[in-house]
Amino acid sequence: MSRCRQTRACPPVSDGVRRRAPRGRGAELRGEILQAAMDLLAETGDEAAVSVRAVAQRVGVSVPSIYLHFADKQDLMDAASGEVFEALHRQLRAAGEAAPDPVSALCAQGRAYVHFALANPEHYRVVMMQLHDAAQGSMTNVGAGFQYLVDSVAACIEAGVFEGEPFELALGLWTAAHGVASLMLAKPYLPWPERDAFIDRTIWRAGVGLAAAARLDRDASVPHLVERLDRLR
Amino acid sequence: MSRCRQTRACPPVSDGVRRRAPRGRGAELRGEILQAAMDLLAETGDEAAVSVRAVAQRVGVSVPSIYLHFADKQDLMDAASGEVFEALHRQLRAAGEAAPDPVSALCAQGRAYVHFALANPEHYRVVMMQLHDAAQGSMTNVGAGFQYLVDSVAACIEAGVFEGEPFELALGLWTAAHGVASLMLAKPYLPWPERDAFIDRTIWRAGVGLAAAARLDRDASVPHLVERLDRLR
DNA sequence: TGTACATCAGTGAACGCGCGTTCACTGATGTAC
DNA sequence: TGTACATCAGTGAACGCGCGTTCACTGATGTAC
Repeated sequence: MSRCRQTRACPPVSDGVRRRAPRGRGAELRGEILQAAMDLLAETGDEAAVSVRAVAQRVGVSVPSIYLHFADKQDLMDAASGEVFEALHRQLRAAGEAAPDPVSALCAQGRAYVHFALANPEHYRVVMMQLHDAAQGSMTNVGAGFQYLVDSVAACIEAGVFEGEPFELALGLWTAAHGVASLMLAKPYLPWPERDAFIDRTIWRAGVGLAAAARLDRDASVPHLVERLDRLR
Repeated sequence: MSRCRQTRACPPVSDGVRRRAPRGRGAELRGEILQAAMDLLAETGDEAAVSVRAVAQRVGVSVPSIYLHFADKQDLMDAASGEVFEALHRQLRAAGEAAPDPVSALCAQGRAYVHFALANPEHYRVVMMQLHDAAQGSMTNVGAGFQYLVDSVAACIEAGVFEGEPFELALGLWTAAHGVASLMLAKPYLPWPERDAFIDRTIWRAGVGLAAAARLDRDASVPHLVERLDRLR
């Protein structure tokens, strides 16, 4: 007698028949569900493909079981977002801590950010390219990783490279990294220059822009501006 | 006898009863359908709200009528995207042509781009923040407006401000403007600085970054880098 | 040691919904004879 | 001038689908007595 009497496809149970969790270990399924949602997102590259049914089928569990561990679908997606933010944060830290000086650290973070986005397009899309009104939770998520960026910017101010408010400068760098990442994701068919070099250039230019703009008179005429810029050589 | 016998809500006919188009003018409905789709997008701020049913109801026409003018829903959405690209292109031209010099023209375009995005969030989202595999049509759309940007960049090279490949530089500026626009749209609850000033600063920094990075030695040590940058004052 | 029972982990089947799309049809109008 | 007919613009009703969610249930297992 099969345990699967559904009309539609039988859930593909990865390693034999799924065992019911022992008494106090029901919460372990939560982790499996979350992982399945993340995997579906990554594999299909399409948020719409992550339905409660698809997640349940991938875990090898019935649909209502999802609701034993998540209040509703949004709750599951929010948890997935949290995972993505954490993974991104880890990558930024790893990149920043390996660098020899504050400027390199900032550039390394920028590159790591964009590479994370391109390596996990649908994960990135869900957390960064969609409107989130769940302001509270989302800001907390952003907070941890963003604070690390703000600290790195502060180190560059300390080193005399940047001038101004660390928070505002960090926001500027974030928009730059997000810009190249999200446009590459949204328009992959554009004739982009060689990927890694372009990302590297873009991050470098953003940093230089922040540093140089603070030292330049905006009201200068174009010839005057060129004269100033040429002093950099 | 009412012409509306549906169980659900009667289509709200804006100006009295909708008249059937006279003989050779059936194509006029196409424009109305397109406009309704654009309006729904703008008003609901949610692409999911733009269903074939909702569009038909807003125009005051039956659902199958949509299919007399568009092959399927995607065809309708593609046409809407085309409209958005055209509107954006017009704004960029208007901003660029009013400026007194090439640098101002570029900054004005950048600001106009971001302001367009913030003023038409859902229109912008549909054309710029979603994956488009309809590569051919989409590239043609992008082409017209982007070429104008490339020309403006070329004018700045002519003036001695930028150095390098106009296309690559324009792409860099686009990612910068897109970055600030799309991140503001995706994360409106972040403690953004005063809006217009921040946009203006971001665009200026991106341009300065492009100009300055071409003149700077990337391999310089941090103190050396600071010494160079300080020459700008 | 045995047993009644509460708890826990999970299930099967159904709910109503809105979606894109299609089919056979209606009725007005211009045109050929 | 009259009339049959082709064409055009548009409709009503239904199709099957997948979705999120809920309800009443099952059956294993630890625990109190």
